[in-house]
Amino acid sequence: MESKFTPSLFEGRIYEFWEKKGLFTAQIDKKKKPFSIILPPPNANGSLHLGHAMFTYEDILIRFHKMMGYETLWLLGLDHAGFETQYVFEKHLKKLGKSRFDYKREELFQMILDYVNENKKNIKGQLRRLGFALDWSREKFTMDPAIVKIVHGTFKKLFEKGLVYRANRLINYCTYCGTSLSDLEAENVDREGLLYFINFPIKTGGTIQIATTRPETILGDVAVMVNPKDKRYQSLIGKTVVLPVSKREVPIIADEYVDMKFGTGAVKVTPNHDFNDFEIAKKHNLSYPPIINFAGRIQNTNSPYDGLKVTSAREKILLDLKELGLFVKEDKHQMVIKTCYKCSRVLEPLPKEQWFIKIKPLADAAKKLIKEKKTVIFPKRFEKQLIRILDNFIDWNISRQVVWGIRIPAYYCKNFKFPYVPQGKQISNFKLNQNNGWFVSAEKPEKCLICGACDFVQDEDTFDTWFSSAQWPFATLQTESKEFSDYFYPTSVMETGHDIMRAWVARMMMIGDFATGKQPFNTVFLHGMVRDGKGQKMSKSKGNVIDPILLMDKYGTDALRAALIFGTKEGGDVSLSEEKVKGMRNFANKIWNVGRFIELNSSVILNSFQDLQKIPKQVRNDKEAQEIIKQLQKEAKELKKRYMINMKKYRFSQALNDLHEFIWHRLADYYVEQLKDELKNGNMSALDTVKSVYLENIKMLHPFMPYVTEAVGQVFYGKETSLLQIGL
RNA sequence: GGACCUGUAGCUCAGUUGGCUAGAGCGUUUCAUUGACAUUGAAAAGGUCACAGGUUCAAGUCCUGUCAGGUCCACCA
Repeated sequence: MESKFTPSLFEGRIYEFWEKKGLFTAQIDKKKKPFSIILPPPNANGSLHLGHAMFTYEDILIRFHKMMGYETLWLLGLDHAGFETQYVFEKHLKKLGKSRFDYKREELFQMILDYVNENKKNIKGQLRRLGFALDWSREKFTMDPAIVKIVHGTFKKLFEKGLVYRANRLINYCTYCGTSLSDLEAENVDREGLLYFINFPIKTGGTIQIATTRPETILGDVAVMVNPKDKRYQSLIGKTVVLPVSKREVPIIADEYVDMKFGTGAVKVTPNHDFNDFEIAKKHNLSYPPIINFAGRIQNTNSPYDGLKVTSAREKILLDLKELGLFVKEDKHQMVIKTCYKCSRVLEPLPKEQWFIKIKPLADAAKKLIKEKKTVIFPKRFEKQLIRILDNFIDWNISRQVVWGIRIPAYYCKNFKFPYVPQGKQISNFKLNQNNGWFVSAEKPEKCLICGACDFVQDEDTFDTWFSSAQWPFATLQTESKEFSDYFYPTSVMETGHDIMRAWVARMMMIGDFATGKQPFNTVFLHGMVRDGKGQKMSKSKGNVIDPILLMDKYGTDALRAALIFGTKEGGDVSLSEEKVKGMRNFANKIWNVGRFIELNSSVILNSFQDLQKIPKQVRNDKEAQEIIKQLQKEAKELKKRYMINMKKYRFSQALNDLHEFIWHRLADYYVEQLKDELKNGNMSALDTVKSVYLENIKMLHPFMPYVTEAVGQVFYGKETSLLQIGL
């Protein structure tokens, strides 16, 4: 054994050794209890970051359970990450002086697919680098035909149960990225904006002053609204206002919704470009066509404003209002703006027909899983949060106008006219009138399922990526044999960051329960975020992002893994500094050297057996030494007991801290030092005890630091043996 | 505005049903060391556990309030 542990000399070889022995490949073994984890699928477009390194928790769980005699499956897959990937790819196109509009749908799709396939190799290599015990024989991808088929099937089932509907609603639309976003993808940004005060002329004389942040939407107004209790305006209710600039006449209406204290207490109503106004207008039966299109330009106004971008239309309108003498003033105003989480541009609320999932019944079922303890949440404090999330979930817009995704298997009948009287058998299942001529079919149908004759058209849109992600636990397993799927589903643990509880965990529970009638996982274990050495959030703009690959190159995988776990609270954030990783590298070396010391002394003894005359005498085979040996055995036994409790209660950090403390400061610094003379002089009982305690320790440590423990394990157990086989 | 979390050594953090002189890693100081390891060892300094009350034989730990920081959600034109 070398005097130092050099990770690079072992890591590649050992990982290959594990793979070759098939230690990561799951089998159906009815004699064993199953233990399964589905890896949260990394985006196929990127490379590894520290968030992925946190999946070390899953590796710990897998290795621990394998060593405890479970049949384990850690299933990996990659996510096509629809909108995100297309965004990244479009940036790449831009560098080449191209845009998505230069290609046909199929071409663009193929180009992105090639790009993604290249990236997949990269990220897979990095997952191996982390030492993860993933079952490489069952790799999945969200765009695999078998997965797509299941995703389509789920959509069809939701449609047939009336849990998916098509509706014309306001959606958050990014006019730059060209797609709608769900409420979860819209980022709220605090900004100082301007609140404009404008006089609206009343037809019968006089004016009413309103306040607005978006004067350009005057072009699409349908009313001016006041609070019915507002004494200032009561006499004006029912009168007619002549909209400035557009000259259209609209009524003054009353609704409790208006806050008398804000602005002037009078507000204009623009149904198609504001979420609240949309609801109000519907309530009051007022409508007007949208005056902003999906390119973010003014339309339908028959005015010189048509074709202008929203921002320039606003400038022009303000100038015109000033000229008309209707502009009063502008005040600074702190406001919240919804922006695109990818490109950071302001989102435009626009009306669009989209597919929505009715969440309420699904959320109730998911809540039931928690209440009935079919799914247990660790750490416990996140349970409350998850229930709150489920309570407040609004209907989910799953349509995306991006090419890179799973195409929605919905078709429109060209002959459909409302109301529709179904004729023939095959259509009786569809609630045709509610769905305005749309039907859903998992496979592309031969002929129209509604009229049986027409040249139906397929929806151009693709699913929100999270719609397929929400199905990941059962969709991945269902592409395997039924026996295999039944053996490992429901999965044992879902381990992921608490930041995606809403976007992912909640949705998996809802859709998983709906599709399979069972919880997708028995336990949820949530980890925190990785912060920098000062506890600051890592971000590109701050320049404090740490690359896990560099850390592994420098200090080894074990050091990085241990640094992420050591000294943290479960579910809490972890502050990671290079010094901490270095400290754990030193720990790996300490482990190695304790082994080296034992090995050196064992061979001294073995050699001396060959010449019986030279067997070293015991220097201190007295009560004192025996006492120390006994004490060591006792302490080691207590450690193992605490370890088992901690591991079963998901207190991994505590387990690692205990092992660190024991191996370094008790075993190495104290016991080995106390027994040094005995060990060097052939006291077999001292050597046996130290050796067995040490081997027990490296087995316990193996889930955390697999490489150094396996490297040293092979010195004692032989080159063909893995600690994973020896077990705990 | 609502919910949740955090405030313990110079820094980053543990402290598991309340219980011996409050701990770790890194950093600092002193000393040691040519045979497991300098990626080392021995020792030391350093904390009114944010603040104020309360419960208790006993509070870093439980309760109330205050202050400070953070996260998520909602949101008024």
